[in-house]
Amino acid sequence: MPRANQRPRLVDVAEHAAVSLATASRALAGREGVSAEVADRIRQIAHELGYVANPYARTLASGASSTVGLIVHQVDDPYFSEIAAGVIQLAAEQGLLVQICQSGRDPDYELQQLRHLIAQRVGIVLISGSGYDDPRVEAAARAELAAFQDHGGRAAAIGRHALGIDAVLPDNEAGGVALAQHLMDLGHRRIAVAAGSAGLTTVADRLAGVSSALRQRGRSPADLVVVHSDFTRGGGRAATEQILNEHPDTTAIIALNDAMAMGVLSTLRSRGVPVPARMSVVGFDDVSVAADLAPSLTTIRLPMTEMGRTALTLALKPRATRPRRRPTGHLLVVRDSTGPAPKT
Amino acid sequence: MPRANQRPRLVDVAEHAAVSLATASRALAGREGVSAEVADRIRQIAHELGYVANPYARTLASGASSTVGLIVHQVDDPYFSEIAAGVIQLAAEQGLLVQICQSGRDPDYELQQLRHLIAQRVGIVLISGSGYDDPRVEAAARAELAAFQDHGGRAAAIGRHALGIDAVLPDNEAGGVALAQHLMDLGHRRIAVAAGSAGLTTVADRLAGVSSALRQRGRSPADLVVVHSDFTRGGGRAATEQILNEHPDTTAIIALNDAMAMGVLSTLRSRGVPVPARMSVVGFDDVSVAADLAPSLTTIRLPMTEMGRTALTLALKPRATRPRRRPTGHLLVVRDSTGPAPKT
DNA sequence: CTAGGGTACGTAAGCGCTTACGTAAGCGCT
DNA sequence: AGCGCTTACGTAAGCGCTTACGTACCCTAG
Repeated sequence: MPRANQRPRLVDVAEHAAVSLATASRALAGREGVSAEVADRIRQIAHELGYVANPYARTLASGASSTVGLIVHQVDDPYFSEIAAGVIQLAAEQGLLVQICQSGRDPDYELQQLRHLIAQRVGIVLISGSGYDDPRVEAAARAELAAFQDHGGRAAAIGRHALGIDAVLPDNEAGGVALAQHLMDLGHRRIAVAAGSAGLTTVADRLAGVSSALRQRGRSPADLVVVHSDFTRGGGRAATEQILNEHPDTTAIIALNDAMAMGVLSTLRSRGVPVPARMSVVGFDDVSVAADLAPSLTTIRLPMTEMGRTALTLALKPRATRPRRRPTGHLLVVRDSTGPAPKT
Repeated sequence: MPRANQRPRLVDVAEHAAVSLATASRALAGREGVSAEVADRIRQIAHELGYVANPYARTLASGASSTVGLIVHQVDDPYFSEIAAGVIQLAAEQGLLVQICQSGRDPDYELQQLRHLIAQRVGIVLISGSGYDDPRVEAAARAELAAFQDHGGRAAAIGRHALGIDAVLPDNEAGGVALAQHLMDLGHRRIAVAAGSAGLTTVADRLAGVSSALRQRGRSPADLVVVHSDFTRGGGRAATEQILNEHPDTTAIIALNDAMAMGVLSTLRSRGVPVPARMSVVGFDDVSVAADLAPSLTTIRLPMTEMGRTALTLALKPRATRPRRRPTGHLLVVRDSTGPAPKT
């Protein structure tokens, strides 16, 4: 008999069906050892009663949590919110719950969040955002994740490697190459890079691509102006100020993500520098607003939402002997923020 | 003795401290009935062992879940991601976990998500986004939330009323008034509204503000062109096409949120309509990209992140006899997308 | 000196599930 | 008939906590 005004429990279902607790549990879990008719009756009754298993009791008893913890740098950064959207979509389809944490781009805080998530006994950890150059932090995260997986947890990374877990990885270097080639094709010779924090592997990878493209065309990467700031609009603005002041002959700016590119565009506009007439600008990621900026942004498209889904898909599969790596496609999307280098 | 390679349990702490389970539990919960020295020793040992309570066991035993469920329309819509950022921030400070769900702006699916969250025994439900005009759906949600609160759950809404729960509410109508007045002050007489879905209370409220401002100035709201679409960039684009085609004499467009405003600006640009020279555009919300658009967007600022925090704060307080309502400030932010009405 | 009342702690009964193990019935086989 | 095997189910022991209740002790008042 369900208690007055309380959610029904498994015993209530079992009593209604006149079976034992164990049989009810088996039937609802779809495990075998229950005849088809009895199983159907139990499911039917559970449905009528509006029975939904208490996940706390279930997890405590079985030891297998069905919630996924997602770590992002900032939820209100479009790059991450699109990833989160993908994860949440697929999780909803699978009946999983997503717990989300922000690391605020701080490696130590991120580590703390990771530990917290694991201590909260989530079943799956998904970690997004760039890796850090700091070997201490990376090793600690790696160790934490290894222990977590050894206890039966599953983990996957989005856009970061070197964590010893499955990962979905965009080809940041190839993207950098594509951007630099595009600008060189347009005749640009004085190219500056508005880069995120120097300690991020994503920055290093994208930058490496740009440099290698220059080298391929017989140009010295040493000529490249690189200004480090951070992966935000504010960072893009700061970097642009510096580029404009210290390297006034620059004709193209490569922002290493779209957030920075937005800051770059905004500063150029307020400084009265026409884009792309006097300055070409490119970004990276193709967040959904990129197409609606003025001018619309030439950038590298990454399938963020799909990356989120893929990461969860990987984590849902049984662990492989060695970490899997799923590359993601990328695509140069040419829009209105790039044009031929101005004649001087 | 902690089991090899396993997380320590409360018994492990208790054994190390040579006290009973109950005492250890009391000490760590900071409840009384434990002498100061013993409590300190227990806390010390727990810390050394890296003990973190198993939330599943805790919740099962105490019946009080410490996870908060957040329902948004879309996480990758900046309005919602900024709210989510606020909620997640405060939750992290309070040691709470946030489970996030997307309703996809579908009232029925939203209701389903709400039920799911409650069935998952979250302790707090936060529901954001506009209410719906559909009384059936609203009543169902209201009933669900009432039952949830009667069982000890806490709930709060962000930007929607009529749910019988605490709410933080921007003054949508006053915002609409401010926008319309601003445009009339600039001499605009042919104003069109790019509105979200007709079934949303937010749309109705903001629209009511616009109409009432017209009335205050002795103008007939009947003259107002209102095009319904949806609260997305695509919706803004569609609405703009329609306005341009059917009402070519329009000199100002009020988009009822910033996402739509972005679509409006993008369409005007591709149609070659200069903003604000031939058309003024305003939005609503002041999402963080609004300042970086070209032209930068005149809009009503809502403190989304703070709204998220406030909602959680409300939910953390004990339930009041009647639902509380926290108004939020709003502010007309004038930027470059509005200017004097063109002389004809 | 004892009754009464705190204080500090221990004991044990759950919370609502899962699951290892036990058991009874039915089957085919020798 | 007796054996073993499978199938379908029940019994009960936890999972790791919280908390009502019990108990030993000390302090004070009468």
